[in-house]
Amino acid sequence: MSGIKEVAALAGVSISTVSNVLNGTKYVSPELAERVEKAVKALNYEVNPIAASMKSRKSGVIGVITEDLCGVFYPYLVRGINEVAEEKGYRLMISDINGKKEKIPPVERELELFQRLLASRVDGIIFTSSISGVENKYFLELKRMAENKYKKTPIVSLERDLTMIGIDSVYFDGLVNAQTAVGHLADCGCRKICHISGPPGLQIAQERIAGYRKCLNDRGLELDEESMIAYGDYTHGSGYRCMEKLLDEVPDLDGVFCSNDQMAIGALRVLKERGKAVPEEVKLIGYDDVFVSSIVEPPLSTIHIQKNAAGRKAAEILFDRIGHPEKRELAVGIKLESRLVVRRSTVAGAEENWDLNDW
Amino acid sequence: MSGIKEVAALAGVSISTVSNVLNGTKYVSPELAERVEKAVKALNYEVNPIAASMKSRKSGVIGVITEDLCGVFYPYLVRGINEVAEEKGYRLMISDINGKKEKIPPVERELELFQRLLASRVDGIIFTSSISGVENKYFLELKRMAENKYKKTPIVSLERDLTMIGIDSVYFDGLVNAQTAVGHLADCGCRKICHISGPPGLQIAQERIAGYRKCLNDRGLELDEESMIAYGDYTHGSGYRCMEKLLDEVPDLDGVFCSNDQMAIGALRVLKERGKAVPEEVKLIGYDDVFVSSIVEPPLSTIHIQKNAAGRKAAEILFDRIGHPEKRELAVGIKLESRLVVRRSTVAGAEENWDLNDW
DNA sequence: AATCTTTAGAAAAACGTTTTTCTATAGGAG
DNA sequence: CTCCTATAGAAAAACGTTTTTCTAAAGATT
Repeated sequence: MSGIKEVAALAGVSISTVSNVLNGTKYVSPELAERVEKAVKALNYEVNPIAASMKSRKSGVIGVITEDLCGVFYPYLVRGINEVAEEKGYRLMISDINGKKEKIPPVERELELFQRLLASRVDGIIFTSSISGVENKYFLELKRMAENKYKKTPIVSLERDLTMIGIDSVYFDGLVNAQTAVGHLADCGCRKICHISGPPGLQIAQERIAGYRKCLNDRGLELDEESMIAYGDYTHGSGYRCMEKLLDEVPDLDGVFCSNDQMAIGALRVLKERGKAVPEEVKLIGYDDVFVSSIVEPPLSTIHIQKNAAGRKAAEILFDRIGHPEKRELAVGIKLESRLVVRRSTVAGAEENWDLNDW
Repeated sequence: MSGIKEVAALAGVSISTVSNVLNGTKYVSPELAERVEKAVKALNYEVNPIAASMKSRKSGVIGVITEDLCGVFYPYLVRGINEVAEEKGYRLMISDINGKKEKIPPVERELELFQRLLASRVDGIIFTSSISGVENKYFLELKRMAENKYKKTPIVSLERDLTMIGIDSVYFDGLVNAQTAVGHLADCGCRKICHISGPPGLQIAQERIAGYRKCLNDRGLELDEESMIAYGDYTHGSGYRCMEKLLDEVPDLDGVFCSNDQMAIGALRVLKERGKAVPEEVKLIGYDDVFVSSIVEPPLSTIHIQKNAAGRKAAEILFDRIGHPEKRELAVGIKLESRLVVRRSTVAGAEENWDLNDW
């Protein structure tokens, strides 16, 4: 392994000149530059990124905190981030909140991962998690740490809008999307529409509840908050349990809007077990459009979320901040468009739209 | 941010003593050690891992190359790796072969990722991929690079047995497992059992074909290599296409063994579309036991693979190598046990065994 | 008692870069 | 023609640790 010294010696220049040529830091005359290039080729030289990080204080790594690396949603966000990172020559350090054997309170776990990433001197962090029951205070603390510990590290929130406390965010319009979903059920003739929600302490769950409420209200449909809304935790199993509860308490329900597809698939199982025909007796719609939704029976109507685009956008914002630490004025917030996907869980004859090459 | 110098000054010792206390490198008297500990606490000192890597040549990061981070199989291996890595205080740098927008030949891509990880000075690499059509020569080249470029970096192969060329490997017994699966179909009364295989150039696909052949042979069942084996690429869509082909060419088939669950689910769809009752007319069994298999209709019989354990084991072997670079004698090979999971795609009344809390 | 060995800890070197500072030389102004 | 300024490139410092080398005192050996 030859280092920059050997290159400098072979090219007959100083090591600072080699560094300047390689990084384009300073003007170097064409003749010298060419000699350097040649020496680099001849010796097969590659900079040692660790040594380079030392003085420059840039690690070339960005950190990602994700809720569940084995899930069907978050990995697609991570892939979007990864695409942009690779384009920019950055590497990713991915941390999985659910990736530890012992189960730890998610907030504690996320904080630990966040600190570990900062300690690793990543150049930026994108975090995306559905931890519930946390306050702005908590995120302000994350922001404070990122800004003061070690170095000024830009951060971007994915899926949760935190622009109001000055954190760049990429998110979706849960209020509108929920109205679209519930509106679709109503359009299909549903008159008693229940909701399987996420944890009530979670921003994305709240938005979707609000959209559900608003839509029922706008259309003059019945809503009993106590019996018609069940609270799950976005897992398949919780969707199952919520659906059982709803069927018990609201036997005449004819439509269910689920706060995500996983819970909808759990709910679907209960409906089948209890002999409720979907969509004839009960219509079901989810949220996220994960790939499983198109292969269950019947395929699930849902709201398509731009997962890849969201990851990419978050990464682009982050790199913009990394490149220009000076213009740190206002937090930017990007709200991505979503769209309704109609399948057989709401419309009996709906055409199949799964993609043979998608999975 | 205070550094080791400040700590040394406050404790009234040399910086080497601080380093020795922190890393346990040398004996330091209890009195000095305590003074150091106190100073560390007082200044809230944390080592800068980048600076530490510089001289020690250990980055505290291990690299992982995975086939598909958005899939239903590989992330579970990665999670196992991550668990052990966290226990050992290491961080993970995950590279996704399918994680780039432009589609690149997988071998080329894997090689690029491998080199990038080495260049990042990771302390070890675990690679797990189902790239087909590569020779031992290719893996020997990976091994050579890992040993000679930059520093001696241990590597572990996951899912593919490469012990014969001196690479530590954790894998499964495809031959035995395929026999188990096909044997189960035969036990259920199938007499014309077809196989949907992975790419013929891939070790894991070959093993499973061999097990399929052997089982049919042992039981005196018919086998026409031309018509009864179809080759997919482990995706859902390819399973769909293979099943179409098999039904066209072998209309009287009564059992299908698929080389993985994803293809089996694609196959299941064709069977449904063509009105073949599963399991009454055709029995179907997959391989891997991914979570989707338990929620499709009917739930899929399959071979349960210890994904988490495999990841953990691979990581343990890697850390063993990292800790003891001297004893580098023979490559170790760990073959993990698997087991049959019977569901309704082969046995009409099989009990449901999905786990409400699993997904 | 003199010499050798061990060892706790300090001092200094090293890791491989980037960045800052310094030094000539050339070009322009007075 | 002298002085000043700009600048290409060299030299040196810096980044924050770990590791190696050195030192002095204590203990063991003859």
